[in-house]
Amino acid sequence: MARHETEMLKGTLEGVVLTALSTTPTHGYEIVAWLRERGFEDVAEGTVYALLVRIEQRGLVDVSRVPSDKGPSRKVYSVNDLGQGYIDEFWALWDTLANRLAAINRGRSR
Amino acid sequence: MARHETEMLKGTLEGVVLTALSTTPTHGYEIVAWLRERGFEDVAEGTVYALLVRIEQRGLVDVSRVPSDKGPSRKVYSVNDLGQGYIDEFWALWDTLANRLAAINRGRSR
DNA sequence: CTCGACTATCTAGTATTACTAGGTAGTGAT
DNA sequence: ATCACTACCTAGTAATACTAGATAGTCGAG
Repeated sequence: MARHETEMLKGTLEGVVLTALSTTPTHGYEIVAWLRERGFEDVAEGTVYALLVRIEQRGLVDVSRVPSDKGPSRKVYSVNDLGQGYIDEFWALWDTLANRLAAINRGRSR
Repeated sequence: MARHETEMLKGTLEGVVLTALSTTPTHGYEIVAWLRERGFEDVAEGTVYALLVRIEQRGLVDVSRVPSDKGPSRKVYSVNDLGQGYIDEFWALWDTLANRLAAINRGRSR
């Protein structure tokens, strides 16, 4: 991935993944597929798994093991109340940042 | 600053500062003030100076020393062709990311 | 039966960027 | 002389995404 894109992604991927999980609790492998469908084609698998460990350790999600008939057992994540609070905060922050950037973009010389 | 905000800022601050410099070449101290006026109240001075060193080393800006009548001499940065290319790329990337996020935000359960 | 493809998770080490928490210096007013 | 403001710079830390793998289960092709 382009270096810029990778840096720009920092701090947003967590909010995006939590938002996905809040709609439909699911597991890492599925999340990677979900991300790829939404334009995040180059997000590394390792990044997602590390992120899931992080949000679990922070207590933003609940976890359960679910057997799969196609491979190793799945670790299904669902967002709890703390996680939902984080999601709301995330989108408020994103909104603020996006508005600031939009204002600067409008003002730039082209 | 909130940890989230700090992470979300990564990768965008460079584009924002370069965009500012492309409109009006200026020096670090002024850029900090310019950022504060546009909502980036908590960006640390040290962050901006480090960023300026970085973009200079990458050859995105040209630099000249200008004496000040109020303090030490100023280091004035202006964006060159390479830097302008970076800016265009930056805003294209930002646009893509913002659109992806907007789509996800529209779809989330509230 | 073995090999590859797909499903599924995890880890160690690296790069980048913003932060904290200072230091250094010039100018002018009290 | 000390303080405020202007102006620049640095060393060390934290957070997050990356590369580049390892590990394992299931199933179909050969």
